[in-house]
Amino acid sequence: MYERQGALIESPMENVLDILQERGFIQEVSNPERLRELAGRQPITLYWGYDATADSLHAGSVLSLMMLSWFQRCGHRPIALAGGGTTLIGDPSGRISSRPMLTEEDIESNLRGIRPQLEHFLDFSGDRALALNNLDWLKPLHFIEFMRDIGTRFSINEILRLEAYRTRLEAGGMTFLELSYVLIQSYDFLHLNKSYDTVLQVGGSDQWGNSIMGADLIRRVTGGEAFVLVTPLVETSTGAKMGKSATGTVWLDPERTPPYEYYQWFRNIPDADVERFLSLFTYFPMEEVHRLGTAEGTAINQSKEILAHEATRIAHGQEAADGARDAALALFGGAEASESVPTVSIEREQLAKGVPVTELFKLAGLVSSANEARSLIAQGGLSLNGDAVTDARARIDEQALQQGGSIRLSRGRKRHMRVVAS
RNA sequence: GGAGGGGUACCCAAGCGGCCAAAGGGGGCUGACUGUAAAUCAGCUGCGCAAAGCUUCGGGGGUUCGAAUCCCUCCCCCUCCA
Repeated sequence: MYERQGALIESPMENVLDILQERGFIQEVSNPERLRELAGRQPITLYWGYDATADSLHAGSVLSLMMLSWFQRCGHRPIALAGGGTTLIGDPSGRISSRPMLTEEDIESNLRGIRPQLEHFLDFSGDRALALNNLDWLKPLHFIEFMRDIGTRFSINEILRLEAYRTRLEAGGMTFLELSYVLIQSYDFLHLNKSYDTVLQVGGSDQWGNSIMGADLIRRVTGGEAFVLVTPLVETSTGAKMGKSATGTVWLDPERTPPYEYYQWFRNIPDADVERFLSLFTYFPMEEVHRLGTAEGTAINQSKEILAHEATRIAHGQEAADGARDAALALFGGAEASESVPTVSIEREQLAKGVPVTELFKLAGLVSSANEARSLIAQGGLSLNGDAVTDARARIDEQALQQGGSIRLSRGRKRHMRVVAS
C-alpha cells in the first residue's frame, strides 16, 4: 500500500483524515465527523494559504505541505494559495507588531521564488493541485460593494474575541487595515468555495480564528458546508521552534539555506522527537516510524540520520540529500569538508599575507565579532582543521589549506564552514 | 485637544549624578559528560588584531570636572478625560 521512496499512494480505502490523525497533523477540526464522511465519499478540494513576505518558504511551512501532499495522495485536490493580496495588508496573527507592507512587485518576485518549492511536495500536473494567487480576485474588489456584501456579515465583537486579535489589542492595538484582515481571508475562502468548490481550509493553529470565520461566512452566504483543519505548532521537545536554528531561519530555498543545514536541523533533534518527526516529515508507514522512533542508544541516533536524509530528500531531492549526508559523515568523521558544506572564499593574496584567526572566523560567518571569537577561543570552542584554536592572536595563511584546497573551520562540534582560496 | 504614566542590551526588568559596559532573570552560545540526544555542572554573552581606547540606556541639544540618571526639545507607546 505504501511505497517507501515516495511514490504516489492511491488508496481509496483509506481516509485521509485517519492518516492525518494517526500521524499527528491534526490539532483541531471544525466538524470532524462530517468532514471525514465527506472525504471518505468523494474527492474534495481544500486550500492552504501561505504568506508572500519572503522569496522562500521556511521549514515551518513543511508541515502544511506534507499535509497537502497526503490529501493529494488520497485523491483530493489541494490548492496552494499565495497571499499576494493579503500580504499587501499584513496578517496580525501570531504577531506582536504588524508585518511590513510590501509592494506588488516584491510580492510578485517572492512568489516566483516559492513556486518551485511547492513542486517538491505537490504534483501540479493536470488538475491534481492548483497554485492560485488571491491578488487575482482581491484587487478588482470594490470597497462599497465589499462592505455591503461582506462587511455586514461580520461582528466586531466576534472578531475581537479571537485570540490573534486579542493579543494584538493587548500588545498595543492595531490599525483598521489589520482588523480587516479576517474579512479578506474569509472572502478568499468564500471565493474558492464558489469558484473551485473548496470546502476545507487547512493551516497552522494560529489560523484557526481567521479560518473559522471564513467557514462561517460561507455558511451565511451560500448555506453550504465548509470545514477548517489546523495543525499543531511544531516545536522540539526542548522548545525550539520548527525551522529555527542557531544560524537563523531554516529556509526551503537551497540558496538561502544549503540542504546540508536543512539536513543538520533534523539530524540534531532531541531523541524524544524522532518518532513524531518521522511521522510528520516523511512518508514512511507508521510501523516503520514507530520502529525507528522507539529505538534506543546508537539505534535512535541512526534513526535521526534516516529522518534527516528522508526529510531532505523530500524537500531538496535525492542528490542533495545524499550530498548532505555524505558531507556530514565526512565532517563528523574528521575528514576534510566536502563541497556540500557551506563554503566561503577568501582572496588568495589576502590569505598569503596571513589573516588573523578572529578575522577568518568572522569572514566565515561563524562569529559575529572578534570579541566573540576571542571568548570562544578562551573556552576552546573554535577549531581549525579539527584542532582547537588556542591563540587568539594567531594568523592563518595558505599553510592551513588542506589537500583539497580548503580550510575547515568549526564552532563547537556542530557548526562547520569550509573556506577556499580564490 | 487635556491630564497622567512610560520608552534601558535578544526579551523581561533594576538602576535615577561618579563605585555603570550598566544588577537580576529568561534566552542564546561554548566546555565537560555522551550518541551530532536529553538531563546535569561550569564558563561566556557591546565593539576593538584585549593595549590604551571606543560606542551604548528612544532622537537631538544643554547643565556639570563627570549624565542611563538633572534641564530643554522632538518622536513613539499606554491609561483616563473631551
